[in-house]
Amino acid sequence: MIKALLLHDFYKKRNMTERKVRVRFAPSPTGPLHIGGVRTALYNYLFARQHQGDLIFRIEDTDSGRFVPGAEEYILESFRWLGIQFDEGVSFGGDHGPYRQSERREIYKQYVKQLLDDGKAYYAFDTPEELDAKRAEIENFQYDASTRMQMRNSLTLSADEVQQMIEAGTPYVVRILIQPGRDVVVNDLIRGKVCINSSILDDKVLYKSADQLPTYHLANIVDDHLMEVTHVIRGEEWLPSAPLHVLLYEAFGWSDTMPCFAHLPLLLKPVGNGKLSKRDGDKLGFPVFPLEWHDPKSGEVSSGYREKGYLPQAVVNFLALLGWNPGNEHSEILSMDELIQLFDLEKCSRNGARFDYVKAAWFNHQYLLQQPEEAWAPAFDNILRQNGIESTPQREAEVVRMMKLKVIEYTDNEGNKKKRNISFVSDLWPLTRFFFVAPDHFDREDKFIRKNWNEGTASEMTCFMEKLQTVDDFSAEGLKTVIDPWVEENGLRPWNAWRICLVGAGQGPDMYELAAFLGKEETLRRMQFAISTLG
RNA sequence: GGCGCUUUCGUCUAGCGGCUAGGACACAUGCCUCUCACGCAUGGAACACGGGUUCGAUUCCCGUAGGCGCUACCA
Repeated sequence: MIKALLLHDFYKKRNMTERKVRVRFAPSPTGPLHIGGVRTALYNYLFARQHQGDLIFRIEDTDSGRFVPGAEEYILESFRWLGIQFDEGVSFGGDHGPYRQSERREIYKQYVKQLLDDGKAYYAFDTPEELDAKRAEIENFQYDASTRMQMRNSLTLSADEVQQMIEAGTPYVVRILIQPGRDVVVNDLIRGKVCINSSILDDKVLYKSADQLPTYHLANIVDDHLMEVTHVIRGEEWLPSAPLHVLLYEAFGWSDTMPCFAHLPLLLKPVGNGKLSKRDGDKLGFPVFPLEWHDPKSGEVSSGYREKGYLPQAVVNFLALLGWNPGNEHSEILSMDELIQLFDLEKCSRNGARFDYVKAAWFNHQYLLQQPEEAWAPAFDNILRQNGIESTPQREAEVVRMMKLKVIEYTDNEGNKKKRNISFVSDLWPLTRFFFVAPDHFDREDKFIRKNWNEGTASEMTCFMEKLQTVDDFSAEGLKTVIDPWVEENGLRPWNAWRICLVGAGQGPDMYELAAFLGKEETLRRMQFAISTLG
């Protein structure tokens, strides 16, 4: 135990003090960037910044069959929006390129050859059909020490035969030769010492015949080594293959500079079992991608945080706290700079985190309220346009100012009415309609109207209109100075009825503010309409 | 099935042998108030189970059960 701790410290220290911290985010361009990937990238970014290190953007496109056009650009655009900056890599330049694995074929070939020459790997000629047959024949078949001698590979074939087959262009893969019966230790910054016996590992394919490219495992190790990566921060799904990676570093003779590993817990579905998937977003009405994604093949559109009205700071803040926490003494509202300062891999939790989109909305609410009204105007303007309203930025900012602390009611997927803070600018329209459109009918069954409009109300409002006619300064302040004393004097409480006139319902901002916004003419017009309609 | 990781309020989590088990979201109530709210205050709510180790376990160890992941010529 003590030894393990010391070893742990040793690796950590070596990589933190003797070498410049270099980390990477290396997605495959197979589609839009999943929100879990965004968090992984964020943690890499925070770690790099905290240690004055470098963050590398590498594209792992060794599966030519799954390449999706536009995915790379989408990923880059996502990080631009989120404010996660890279120091080198695809589109950023740097001295360790090329950074796209499909452009590094020659490099990998050289290293595959090294492994082959050293007897650390071997050729295998088994066809997919033969492998399937074997899998059918042997339950839980695994290509390893117990089975490899029954297969067609350079361990069972003569050197001449192998030579001939290769020259004849027979398709082959290269497999790592795993020596069974030894414990492989992975030192993980989050999970401590993880120990696995090599006997359960299989002879993983390192080089594929299908597309003449290495597999992830080989490319990853070669690139991390060549790019001088010091810390590998990635999702937990890689933990089972980490021992293979350790063995590969060993096989290459790179154990001395092997990076530290940190395997992050996964993001889980908000409800039910399993990890967060694209479907959950569709089902529960929240995005699982940073940006809206238009699938080039199916034409399907997946919603994005940006388009839903989330602020990038809110997404970053929310995501940072999903699986990591700086402790009790800190507020949960943290800027990027604060996150960089506080981030600590060893404070990452080890268990999967359910994705709580209600809390995500709360974070957005917080950041939205921090913004000046003017910042809402462009998004709000869009909404008004969609509803056929022409306005001006000043008027919109004014509405936003008045509405900033209001809520909306929404219907969730089970059909329940729920209340929610204004979390998105787009939620504003149902609440602000009356600023721009006069009420054209009144719901007599409405509780608020029933309670606040009775026989005497019409004449009271008529009287109130006469008083309003006399107000010269129709600003909120001007109205207040004239109306407040008048109301006091006559013992009136006209606000709720007045609200019905101007809004048509029991909602909205302060009445003086609203009246001032509408102006004297419109205010009186709406009152006249209400009086004649409700009687 | 095999292997690995994991288990504190509904959710995200703090806790690193001795605490009335803390915070945040959500929920409920109250205050505020010209409405809906915001804000503020208060409240309900958790150590999966069973064995050890120990004077003492939420905390350390071992089992059981649950959850998650991996088990491809995908990454």
